[in-house]
Amino acid sequence: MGQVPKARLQEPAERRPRLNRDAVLRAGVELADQAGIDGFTMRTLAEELRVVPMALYKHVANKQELLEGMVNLVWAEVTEPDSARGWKQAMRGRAVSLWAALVRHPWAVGLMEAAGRPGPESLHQHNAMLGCLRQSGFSFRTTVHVMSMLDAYVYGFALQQKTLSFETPEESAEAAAATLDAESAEAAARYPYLLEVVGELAKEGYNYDAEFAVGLDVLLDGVESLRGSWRGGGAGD
Amino acid sequence: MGQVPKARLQEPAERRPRLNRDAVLRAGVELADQAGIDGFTMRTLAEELRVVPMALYKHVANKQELLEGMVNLVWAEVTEPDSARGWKQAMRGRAVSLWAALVRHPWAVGLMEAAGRPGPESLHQHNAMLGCLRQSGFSFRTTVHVMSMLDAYVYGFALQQKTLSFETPEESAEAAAATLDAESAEAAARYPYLLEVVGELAKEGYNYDAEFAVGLDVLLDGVESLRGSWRGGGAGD
DNA sequence: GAACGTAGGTGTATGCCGTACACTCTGTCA
DNA sequence: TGACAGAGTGTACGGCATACACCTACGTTC
Repeated sequence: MGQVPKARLQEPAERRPRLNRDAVLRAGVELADQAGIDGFTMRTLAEELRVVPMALYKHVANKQELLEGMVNLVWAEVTEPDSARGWKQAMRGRAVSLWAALVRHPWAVGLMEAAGRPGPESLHQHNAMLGCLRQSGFSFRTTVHVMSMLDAYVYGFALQQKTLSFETPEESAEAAAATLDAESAEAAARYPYLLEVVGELAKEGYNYDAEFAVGLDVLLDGVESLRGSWRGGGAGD
Repeated sequence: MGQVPKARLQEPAERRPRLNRDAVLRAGVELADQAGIDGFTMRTLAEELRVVPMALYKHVANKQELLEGMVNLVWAEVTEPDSARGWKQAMRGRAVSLWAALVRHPWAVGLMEAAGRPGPESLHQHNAMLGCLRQSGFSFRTTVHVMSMLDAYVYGFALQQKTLSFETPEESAEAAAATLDAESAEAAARYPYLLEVVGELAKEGYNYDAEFAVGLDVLLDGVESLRGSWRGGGAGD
């Protein structure tokens, strides 16, 4: 038999492969996606991995560090800006990619920019974005403006969407209507414009993709003129 | 002596006025402002009010409902759009007011749009905003676009600011530099553009007010042309 | 001014959370 | 074969939100 332990032959299907840090992080992301951040505890994650809670601490220092590792995985899903297509398309692509990642992992909103040191993927991403803008001729100041406003919009939109998100637009409208109905007829008089929106949205539906794009394009067009004024004004980099 | 109980005369200074829901909510806001959302527990709040934890449950149903009540107080601090000054100034004023409230109460970011039913102040605010835009001639669709993009930007900017916020810009730059220094010389080669920003910001400082205004004005100018195209295009309300 | 009902406040206890510490087990290499 | 290291375990602790039963003080009513 040599070095092969008996157990391996006796119960081959039962054996759970050994954990490692990466497996823990990936399972963490999956659990948080499914159960939400509230349902995500060291205990539930351990159970998912068919392991006792304390086993996780062999691979991560504590829950905070685990979350940071998970956030890093989310950042890794974001594509960096592709300078080859010009700054506008590059910024647009990155914003959409970041937004999509945040929609896939809503629990990460508020954690990505949150406490603790930014992870390596986050640093890499931000460096790439700054580099793309600087090389496209943006002044230092304008580059900071652009990154600030673009990221703010993406985070904020994802934040709104996270809370308003239901499976279908109809469901969303229903929920809103229910809220208003709670105070019933009185509400109709008090919040007429809100009711109009709920009603219209219920009929026409609401498309997050399209809505996100409207604001994003407004910002990008605005950036274009910002850029022009800075270059034209002789205040270039 | 009449109906006055003896105790009142014996220890007049010792007596704590009876709690009520409003006092609990206000104390909650104050505690969350000072201790952050992590330091905010039913126990610490009860201690602050010199009361046993369970006493709070006579005034709020549970912690979730307590937080919703606190968020409602924050919404009440936001000034509604002042239509008299035109839609642009009205929207600008409201955005700044909302942002300021979120900076005063960082814990509220992510809670304002979060789970649970929106509170009465939130409904009132959103109704007022919609009303201002509709009465200014915006089409239904455009009104939704505008509110969506403006709020997203405000929330997102507040979210970023919350995590980057240090007492001084110098401190902020220091912290960022420390992060990069952790991996030291290697980092310099890996994140050159990031280092440039950290360095420049350390010298020139960073003004959140001004930075917020740049993005906000880009959005508002963009809205103006959005509005024009919709009205001009015959697709008005 | 005495009795009483009720709302405000208390004490105790439960179950979940993160995680410290000391252990056992298992696979690897000498 | 024996020893070592690193993976996984068991037990335990303090802090959390909060259920439930209790007590107390106050305004009301006669």
